[in-house]
Amino acid sequence: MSGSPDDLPFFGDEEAPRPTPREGGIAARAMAARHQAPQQYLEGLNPEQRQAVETTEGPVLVLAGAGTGKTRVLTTRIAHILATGRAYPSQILAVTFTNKAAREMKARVGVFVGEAIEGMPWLGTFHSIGVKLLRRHAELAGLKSSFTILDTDDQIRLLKQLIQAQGLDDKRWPARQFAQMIDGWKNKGLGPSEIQEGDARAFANGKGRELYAAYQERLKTLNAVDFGDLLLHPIRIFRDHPDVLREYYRKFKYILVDEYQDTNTAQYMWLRLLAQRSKGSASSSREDSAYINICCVGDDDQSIYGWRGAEVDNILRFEKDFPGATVIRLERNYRSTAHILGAASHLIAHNEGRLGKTLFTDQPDPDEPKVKVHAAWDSEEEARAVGEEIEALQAKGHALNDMAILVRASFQMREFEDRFVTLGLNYRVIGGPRFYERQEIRDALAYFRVVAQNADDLAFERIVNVPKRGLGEAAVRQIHDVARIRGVPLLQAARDLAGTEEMKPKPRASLRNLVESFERWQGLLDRMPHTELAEQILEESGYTDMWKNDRSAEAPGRLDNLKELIRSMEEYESLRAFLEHVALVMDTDQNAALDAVSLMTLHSAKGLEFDTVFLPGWEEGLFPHQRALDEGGRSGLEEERRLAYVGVTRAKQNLHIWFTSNRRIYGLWQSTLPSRFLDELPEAHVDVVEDGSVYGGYGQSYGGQQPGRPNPYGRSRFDEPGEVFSSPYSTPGWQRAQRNRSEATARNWGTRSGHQVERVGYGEPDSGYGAGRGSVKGRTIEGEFVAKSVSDTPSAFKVGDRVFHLKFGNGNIAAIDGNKLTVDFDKAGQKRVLDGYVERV
DNA sequence: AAGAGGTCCGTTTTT
DNA sequence: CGGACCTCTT
Repeated sequence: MSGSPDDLPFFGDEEAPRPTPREGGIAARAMAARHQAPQQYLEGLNPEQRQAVETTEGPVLVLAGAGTGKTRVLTTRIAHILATGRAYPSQILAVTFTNKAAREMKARVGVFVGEAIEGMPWLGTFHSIGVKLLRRHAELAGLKSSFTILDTDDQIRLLKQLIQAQGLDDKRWPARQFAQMIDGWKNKGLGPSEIQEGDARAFANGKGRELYAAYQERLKTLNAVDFGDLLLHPIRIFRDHPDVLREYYRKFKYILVDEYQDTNTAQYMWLRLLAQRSKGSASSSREDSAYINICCVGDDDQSIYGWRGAEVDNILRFEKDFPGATVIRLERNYRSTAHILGAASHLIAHNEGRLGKTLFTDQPDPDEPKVKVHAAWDSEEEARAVGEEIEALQAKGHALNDMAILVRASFQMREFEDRFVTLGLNYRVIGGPRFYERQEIRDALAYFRVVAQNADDLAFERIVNVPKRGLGEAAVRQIHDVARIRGVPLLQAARDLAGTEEMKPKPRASLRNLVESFERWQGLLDRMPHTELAEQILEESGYTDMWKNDRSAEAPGRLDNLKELIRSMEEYESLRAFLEHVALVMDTDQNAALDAVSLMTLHSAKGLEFDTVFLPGWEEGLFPHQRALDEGGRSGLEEERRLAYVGVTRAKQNLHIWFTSNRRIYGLWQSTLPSRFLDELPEAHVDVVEDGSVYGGYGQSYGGQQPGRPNPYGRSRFDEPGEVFSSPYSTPGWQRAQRNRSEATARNWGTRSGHQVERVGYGEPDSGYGAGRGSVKGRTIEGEFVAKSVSDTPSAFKVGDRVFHLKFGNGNIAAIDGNKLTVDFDKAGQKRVLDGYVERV
């Protein structure tokens, strides 16, 4: 085979087909279990699930709708393959996207097969399997198998250096942006020489390709890879070394892929290489079949990651890619009520280009509540009303753990958090900044990385002057120069430099001290428990002291995190093992013991379920998001709709959808229109709720009316009731939404922009909400329109003008700032609004 | 080497 | 508006 440096027994001892499995091995136990209780694991599966489990041969696509038992099918299928002796655990390749999914699958396969999961060495994420492959064959990619894995942060710092080294202005050409471009290319499986000419020119005056190549070159020198490389390198290796690929043909008898709709082009290529037998290169035993036994499980209706490279097309194309494939639809839903399923199906049916599934349930219960659509005045009221509903449910004995609020954008969370803090309601935020991304954790890890792998220049650079030890910019540059000239890692260069007169005495002493420390720690690496060593490193480097001496509010928390870091290292065998884990696994488990409402984005909700789900913010511009519309056009809208579908199908019993009439965006109040998705819900399954007694509704007074809750709402915005609408569908906002659907209203665009021509012209995303609606090229059109309208109306308003606002009523202009007006409304108080939303009276 | 002040920007997120 | 990031200052 490949002749990798660490020639580990590549194919396990159960590799070669043998008449009987090793005694006591997993397969043996599984087979024994099968004899005792014949195919017990198949019981309880419905016919489609069972077919998906038992159709082991040839390509299979399982279209698994939300809540149809997808994971169960996957794990049972593995169990079935093992139990029937079709393959040994090491001959099954099972890939997932997230570590969480991989963990869950391991756990559930373990139930069937016994504890010894190490028998499934090829069950993991695309990336973790990529690492495994690459460590074996590193030299074929010009790397050593000890390569380090860079995270996004390292990647950006590296790119920034390269951009500057090219003499480019790194403000004009941000490294972050270039990192995204590189990610995009790598998602498509493209190396520097393969990218499109246009793409190559799009960055840094045509230097895109050159920079990309320089970056790859630099990574090679650093013996490092980024996440994209974990897929790309194996693809290259498979392509360029048919002998290596052949080993894997022989090895993997069954391939299983989870969440196939989320695969990007590179992942597709990777799978394809492993799954498709080119003529003549296949192993003799299966030469006649064109494809290996590949089973992809996914749901085209839940493809919500197009923006980060996922190709829904992969799943849509499956039958063409794998002729003769068996396609199995799982449509029997075990999660949600008939009303929720009805709503979800009707909504998603508005998408074109889907494979088509309709979820159904066997057990409709006449008492089930319909999906509820609520209207709120603004986001504050929305949060307040949702909070009350949650408290009411809690009072009825529902656990907070069974409830979730799913938002489109994370800024929406704030209002809910504020509200829950006031109410004293437990909540947990899922997603957001993660443990391993915190500054102190990354600093500590950088120390460990240098100790474990002293050529890790990026890590060295990160902490060379943290804590401050007088090694500023000048010193670092000096080290860099030496390293470059002599072609050695920074640590080595530092060691050399510390022994010369080239540096001023003070930094020199400091540098020598640091270098000696690293040498000392390296010497201890194999001599003491790694957790102790880690502690010692943080102590002796002065890192812990740095935070102890920091009197800022967050310092104690950071020290706690460092302790937590050390604690979490205990589970690993060695420092190296721990670092490998951290590089790939960025998530940490939440405190499951606490009973709390979950708060997260719709994206992070995929795969979860809750009895009660709240979906706030169903307004045009927010959901569907304006940017998805502007940049993604029709397919952008469809992805938003799939996101809505994902949200709806998270609910088991109760689903509450909310929209507000006003939302504050970038500090400005803006009128909002109900989301078009609301119109796409079937009336038969939806109740439009008028909870006027709970919240103000449209123009209703709500000052201190709530029993047992003394003035919880602050000021009353209205002194007298205004018009009360019978349902949100008859509100002005709703009606306006209907109008807007068919016609692009020039009124909105034309009058709201005032004096902001240059901002709009420069592409300022002021077009965000309300503008450009219904137009794929909103921004451009708006820009043209604005340019005209401004010359026509040099100044539309002046301070003191009496104006009318569709939502806030009458008021007087108190101040003008460009197109932003501060208006004292008679009833609604002082608000800042865009001039396009008011008219003079 | 911290802090004031200025500028820019503003979905979604894994590995 | 508010956060992140950067620069220039003391």
